[in-house]
Amino acid sequence: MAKGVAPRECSVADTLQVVGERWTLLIIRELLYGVRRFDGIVRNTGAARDILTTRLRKLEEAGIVRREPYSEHPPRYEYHLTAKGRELSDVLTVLMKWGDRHLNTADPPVRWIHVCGERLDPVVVCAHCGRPANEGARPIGRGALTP
Amino acid sequence: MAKGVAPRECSVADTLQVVGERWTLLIIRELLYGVRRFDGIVRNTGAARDILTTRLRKLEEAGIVRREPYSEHPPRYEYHLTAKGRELSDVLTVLMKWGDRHLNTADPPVRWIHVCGERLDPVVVCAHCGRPANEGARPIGRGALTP
DNA sequence: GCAGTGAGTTGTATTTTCCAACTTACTCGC
DNA sequence: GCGAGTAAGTTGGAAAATACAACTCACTGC
Repeated sequence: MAKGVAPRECSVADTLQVVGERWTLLIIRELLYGVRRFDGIVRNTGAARDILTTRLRKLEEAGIVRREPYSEHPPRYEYHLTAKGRELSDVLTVLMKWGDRHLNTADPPVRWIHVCGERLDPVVVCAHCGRPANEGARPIGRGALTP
Repeated sequence: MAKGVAPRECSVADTLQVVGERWTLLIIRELLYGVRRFDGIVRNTGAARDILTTRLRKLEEAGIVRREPYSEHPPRYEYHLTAKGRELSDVLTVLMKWGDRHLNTADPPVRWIHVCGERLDPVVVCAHCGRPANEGARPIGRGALTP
């Protein structure tokens, strides 16, 4: 990174700096599922307890997770997502779709039933025209250069 | 992982197994931007050259990247995304949106102009009803249990 | 009391990652 | 034709992150 040019400026890279470490997105998955306690997250993710501790502290620092005491004396906390954290649900949704399509073709481990009653088929579209987001979009701005 | 219960079965976890390592999604970002060569990817991501080599080999093995020779003798290759790899663009799009909203509020490094002419505002919706995907969806299936 | 639960903490072994330097095989300018 | 530059790696050693199991502390329930 030192000599010559800097890497591309990019919100993807910045986001991954916050949630891109191993286990982090799985922790957020558990919180979205409603699992609130340490041992539950350990069980469902398979992460080591020490790693989980450091990840949860970092997520709290980043404003993605909030810690709420449910017992003093043995000081114990429940973990909740903040609004900022809940907005990561779209990331998880899209990752799940890709995995369902390309890795678990036969039978997906989880299906989601949408509020409309149908099985959820998530698509990323442009809020203005409703067409797929990846349909002929072009990047502009200082991070868009490709030398 | 050994004693007691297994972690949650989940396509998110499976996807991250393939593209969740550090640098991997940034490599895919570069390929989506049209950068095809090793040194370009090194420059734009900031990844170490040895790491990049192993990541590209793994991605090739996973069927996400295809390697095409453009010179023999010094054997040199260009890297392309397969259809499977291009489908990860939605993942990047959604990660970018979160970063734009929560980390680069002032001025996003890249804006995308959609084919409709407007600035792209990507939203994840249900393909059936068009409403936001995260609106009251409920999980079912063997990976949906929350003990 | 005594087993069990819950949330960590600690110590050590193993894996990854980082970084800089080196290599090979050209191509280009003069 | 000769040195500089480009391109895509490979190598070796240091530094950091991860994994794993065992241990602690403060209860709770029987």
